[in-house]
Amino acid sequence: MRQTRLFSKTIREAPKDEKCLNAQLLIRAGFIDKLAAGIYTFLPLGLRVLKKIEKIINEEMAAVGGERILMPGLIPKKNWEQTKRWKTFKELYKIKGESGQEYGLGSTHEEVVVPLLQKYVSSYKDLPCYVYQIQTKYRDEIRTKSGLLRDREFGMKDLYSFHKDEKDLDSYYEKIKKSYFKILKRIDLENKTYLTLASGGTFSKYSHEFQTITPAGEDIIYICENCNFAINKEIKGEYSKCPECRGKKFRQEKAIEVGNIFKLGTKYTKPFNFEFTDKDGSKKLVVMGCYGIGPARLMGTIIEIHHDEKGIIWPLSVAPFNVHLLPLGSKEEKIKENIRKTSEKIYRDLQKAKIEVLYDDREDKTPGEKFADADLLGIPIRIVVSEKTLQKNCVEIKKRNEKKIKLIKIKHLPQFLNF
RNA sequence: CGGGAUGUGGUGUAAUGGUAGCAUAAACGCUUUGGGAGCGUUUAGCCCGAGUUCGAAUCUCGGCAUCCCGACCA
Repeated sequence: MRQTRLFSKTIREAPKDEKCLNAQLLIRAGFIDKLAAGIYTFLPLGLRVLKKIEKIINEEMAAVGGERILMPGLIPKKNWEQTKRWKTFKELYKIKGESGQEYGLGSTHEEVVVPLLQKYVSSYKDLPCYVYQIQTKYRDEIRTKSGLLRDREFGMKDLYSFHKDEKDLDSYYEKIKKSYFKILKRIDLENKTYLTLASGGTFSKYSHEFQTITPAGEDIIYICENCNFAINKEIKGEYSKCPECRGKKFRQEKAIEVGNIFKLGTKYTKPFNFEFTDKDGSKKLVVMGCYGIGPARLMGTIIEIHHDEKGIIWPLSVAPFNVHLLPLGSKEEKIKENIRKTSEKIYRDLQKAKIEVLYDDREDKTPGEKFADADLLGIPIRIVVSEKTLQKNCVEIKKRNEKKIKLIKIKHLPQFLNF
């Protein structure tokens, strides 16, 4: 993409009402825009990152048999009443249509997915089944905070699994733990993320959270020094020893909950009387699990972990572009033209090779400004074409996460970038 | 929801009762071109409402908005 075609622009200073790092960098770099507290627009660059995270999640969901659907955001009152959550779910946005119908804006989708699957699942032969969606959620948070970390409107991947018994649920639950760590590994958050025992809220007795260590986190977790299993502060009082290894030494960390998984059992299948016929002809309630992970929250968390004083440092897997191509100007028109021509050719060749490249074709910007913007945007590989490099038939290559600068012959560029 | 703070050009800031200023961004021109360039010209602002006052960005009241701490967090 040509940078001159990008309507978003970088700004030098973050708006004063953004105090947290992920929002400051994302807004300065032109990835997101704030509409209201906890409500953001994803601009072209930000949307590219978000979609890459979603793609990784989709691939990992496919690997655990997830079938993708898309449920509505408008959920009729009667569905919420069936589970008694119309009155008890504080964060539910309630809206009323012109003719008096009432809806809750989707904040979680048990009330939709249970009656949905009930229509199709009637026998043990239909189980297990796993359906998920990536969809916008609405929650009337009393207090939003921390940029993309806690919002009123946010994207979420929610997976729901349906089983014939607890044992089958248990084994799938373990599978999802591994799946989530694969996702986290692919977006470079694995090293900082701990499986954490937490309260089950109103869902179940306990749940497991995926907590990423960062000072921006809202939660306090206690990590077992022996086995790295963690316990959320909200239930730490119940444990003097690690439930996994009986270890007694813990260290305390601030962390952000990037994912949460629950064994729901029959909590939501019961109110809908969602039963199946077992092998022996008896009717049994379907057993259920739910598993959430938030793409936008992951995006914010990635920045909290991967940045320096100059800007964002995107992992390659989620970067909006792989390569940032920077031609510099020259006082000599002939040299300038040569730089331009060479850059255009590199741009075309990279595109042909399916390498995503952001081409800084702005001619009214000084080198300093281009470098500063490149550092802020955080694209993994920077290629500079200038008078200096062309004298040696070279371009300069620098990785965002490294200091060293390499000169590469232009003709060797393809093999250097592996295409 | 309790407590605290703040609202001034697109963004960041100054003016504390008396002509709204600076930086940056943007536009034009000339110069410049390896780490946010220089000069000149131009455009652009006091959150909303009421009150006090000769006079309000400034003081008072109300509203709205945003941030921070806490509580909450399916």
